[in-house]
Amino acid sequence: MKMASSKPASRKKGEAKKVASQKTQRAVSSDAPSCETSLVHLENVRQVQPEVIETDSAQRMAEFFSALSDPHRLKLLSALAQQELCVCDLAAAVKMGESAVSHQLRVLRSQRLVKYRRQGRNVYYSMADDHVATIYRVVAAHLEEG
Amino acid sequence: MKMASSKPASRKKGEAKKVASQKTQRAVSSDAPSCETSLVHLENVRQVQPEVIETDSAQRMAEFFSALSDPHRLKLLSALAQQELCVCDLAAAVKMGESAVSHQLRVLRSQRLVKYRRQGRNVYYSMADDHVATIYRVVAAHLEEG
DNA sequence: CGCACACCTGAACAGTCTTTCAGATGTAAA
DNA sequence: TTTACATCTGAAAGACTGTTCAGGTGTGCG
Repeated sequence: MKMASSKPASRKKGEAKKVASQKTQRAVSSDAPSCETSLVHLENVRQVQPEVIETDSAQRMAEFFSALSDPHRLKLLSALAQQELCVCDLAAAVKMGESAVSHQLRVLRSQRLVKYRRQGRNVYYSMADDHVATIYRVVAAHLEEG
Repeated sequence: MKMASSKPASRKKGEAKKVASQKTQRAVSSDAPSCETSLVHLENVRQVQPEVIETDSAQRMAEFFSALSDPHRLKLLSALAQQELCVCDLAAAVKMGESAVSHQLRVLRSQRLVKYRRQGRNVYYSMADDHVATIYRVVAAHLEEG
């Protein structure tokens, strides 16, 4: 085989994973060959394209799932599902460094998965709402039926 | 100054994001200082620790969410939620290269989010089950109430 | 058979994520 | 105020992700 070494490509990303920007959600108006030569099923493409979720929505949703896509963060959440805990208790419970926990909690906070309150020198975190619990159940069910 | 100075840690990753391996889920038996000096709330830690999800489960679930953590894959899924489509139609519908689509479909397949069948030269993909739809709804609801 | 086409796969690059280290901020107690 | 402590934040290193390019596999047609 050979190497690729050609185009720059230069993708762009943001909070989690940004898509191109414009033009990604343009309708298939004039152009729209399925594959360069055979225009496989143009009708299908035309039908489905307007139903494809908006780039913005896709982006926001991807960021949300991204927050759940790390085992450590899931452990943190499962701990918080039980009870309110401060950072250093959390660190001990999931066996991570406190700094790492702090960074990860920021990610969870950014998606409003956890809330927190300060009491004295400690900051107590807890689960923000029960959407997470619901999602957890559905996903667990999905993974069960291997 | 000073800081946490826990341990080397040496993380390991795989399919999506692997956690250490063993030792991450060990109970807080003999050791277990919350923070080196003050053992903040040892009781809480002891209480919560057994409820923290297993490393394996966390890992599998993280991989699942990982598959949903990309805007392009979410777009592909939203297209497939409408109807069965072949790879090159999908590529046209979401405006991606066919190779990229193929790579992404593999990710979705690995989490059994889509299924496929071959017909002649084409391969038709469709949504595997409706857990995805459920999850989508819950997440959408969560994002709505910003 | 041999070509064309749809799709898949591997390697490489560039961008992103997660951890750690070091230091900064905020709060409480001496 | 000064000191100690809990937590946060920024930078850097290393691993991972997603795209593209080039080529490989499988299927149908001439």
